[in-house]
Amino acid sequence: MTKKWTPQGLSDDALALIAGRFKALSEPSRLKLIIALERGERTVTDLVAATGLAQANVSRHLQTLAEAGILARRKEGLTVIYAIADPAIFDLCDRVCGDVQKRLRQQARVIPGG
Amino acid sequence: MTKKWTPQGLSDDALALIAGRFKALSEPSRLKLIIALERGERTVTDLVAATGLAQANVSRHLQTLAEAGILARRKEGLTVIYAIADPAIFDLCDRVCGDVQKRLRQQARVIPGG
DNA sequence: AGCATATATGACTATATATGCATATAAGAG
DNA sequence: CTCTTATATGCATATATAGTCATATATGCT
Repeated sequence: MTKKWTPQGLSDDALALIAGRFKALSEPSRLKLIIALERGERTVTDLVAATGLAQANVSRHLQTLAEAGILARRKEGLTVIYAIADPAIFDLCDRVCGDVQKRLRQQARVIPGG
Repeated sequence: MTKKWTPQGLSDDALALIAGRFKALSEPSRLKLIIALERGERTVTDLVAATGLAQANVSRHLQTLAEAGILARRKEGLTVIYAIADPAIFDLCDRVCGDVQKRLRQQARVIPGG
């Protein structure tokens, strides 16, 4: 055991994992992909069309999200089908979305002529 | 109006804001700072001691978190006091923390000799 | 085998950002 | 004004990562 604990009981490794999870959600392109998967599983080609991103780029982002445990990957013949691995991710996004809207309203109050 | 909408109704600007929020939480050092603030407001010096990070580094991370709306900043004489602006951030972290633990258990099953 | 389609990957560029060091700014004490 | 303390910031560097282009890999078809 080489674990080092913070005063609050989270090891550096655990913190890195949590941070990594957040990092996977920290790119607009990846959020687009997640949103495109909200109504069900999709092939890579579907996702390229849905997001307007380049195929290579989509492939990499999907890999990132799958490695983070956010997406599941299934191969069917020629195509690869991705799906949300844990729908709880949408609770996260909704929550952050609510916070962001709150913030936008505050800014609208500060800069009313926007 | 220059807004462009994704199929699901989130503008690129909105996506960027949500991604930015996640990005603020995507660094272990910043998570450490947030955790150190869980029991109440702290000065920068407190946070340097609590985290073991360099003072300049702490100062920058606090600025990042404050700009993201996660922390609040208050000046009192010589010292600057930071505090959690929205405690809902802990729900987020707890949720992700739970997901990570789930994942760790899965990995432990796959690599039992770890 | 040869050809077409779907996805992934290597190489590269551009950009972002975490960190450290030194120093600037701000505020109080003497 | 000088000195000290607390915090922020300019500069340099190292690393990470998003994006593009070309190509590799995998599968299916004829």
